[in-house]
Amino acid sequence: MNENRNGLHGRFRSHGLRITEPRKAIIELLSNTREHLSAEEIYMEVHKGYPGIGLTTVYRTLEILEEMGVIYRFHFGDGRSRYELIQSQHKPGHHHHLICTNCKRIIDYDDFIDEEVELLNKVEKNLTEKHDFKITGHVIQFYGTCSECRK
Amino acid sequence: MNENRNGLHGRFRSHGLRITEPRKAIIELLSNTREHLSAEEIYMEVHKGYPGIGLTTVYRTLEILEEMGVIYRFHFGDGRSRYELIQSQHKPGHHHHLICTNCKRIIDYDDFIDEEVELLNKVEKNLTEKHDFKITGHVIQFYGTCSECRK
DNA sequence: GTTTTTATTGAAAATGATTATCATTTTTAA
DNA sequence: TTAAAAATGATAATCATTTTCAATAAAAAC
Repeated sequence: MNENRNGLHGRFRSHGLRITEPRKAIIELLSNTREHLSAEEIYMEVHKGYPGIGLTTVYRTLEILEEMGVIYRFHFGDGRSRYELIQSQHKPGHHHHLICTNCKRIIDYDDFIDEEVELLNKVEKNLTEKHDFKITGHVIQFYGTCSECRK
Repeated sequence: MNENRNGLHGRFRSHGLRITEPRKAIIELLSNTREHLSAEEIYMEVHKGYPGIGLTTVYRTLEILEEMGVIYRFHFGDGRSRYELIQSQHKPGHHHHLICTNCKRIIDYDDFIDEEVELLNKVEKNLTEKHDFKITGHVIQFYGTCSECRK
């Protein structure tokens, strides 16, 4: 259907993994949401269309997908991991969030200023050199209170 | 002794809280380390000089200190919260880290480029307006592999 | 200073997310 | 179609964190 899924089939194969119903269902769900779902939420949702699935399988699948670089795993501080599909393999993109410390709402923030992206690259290069550290990804999170919670 | 502790006494009072031995010990420890300790690690350490202390008290104290804005709580993805004293109340500073995804080492990174700080402010202002979100803090984390782990 | 009130403590139990175990089932390859 | 490999899901185990609660310590009131 979409770029992601086609590519995935091959990715799974090359890892000696099979692409199965539960796995498809989980990837499908993640493809169609903009939310940052937790394992339990994914389980609940996938369960609707695939009642046989177990929570264990969800956890296992998410672990695999993370290792394969298909999804990102975030820690927002609410005690559970949350997952997000990486939109494009070639350009993993930026994962920046506004997190309301009151209602825990997470707002995706994609509207970068050009110089922001530019600077980020510069900083990465700088850090790589100074600390002899090979950077593979980054997370930027802003904390505060959303408009709802300030009323 | 230092600015922190003096200010703290008053801070506690104004919250209707008492400054006790266990609390002093925990703050003392956090003042004297540059590491990002977990609750358990803090417990272990404080326990040496104050064997009576319980893990519960450590958790409770950390919660209080976080609410008071004395410490930051981070989630690096190793399954436990980690804590860092905020150096100056007036200038909470930046909390940027390099995290080795292999050995979980955390490298503090304070050597900002000027424009970095500047841009950060700009971005914050931008986001505040666009998303009607009151920003109170931010976290920037770079993931990758440290020199040790790349050998 | 003694009493009274209020906050703090620590042990033990409870919780909640995640992981490990293992026998069963499904899929692929021979 | 059979043997080998991978995947599944139920259950139990683990690990960090919270809750409960009776005992203790500190501050305020007298």
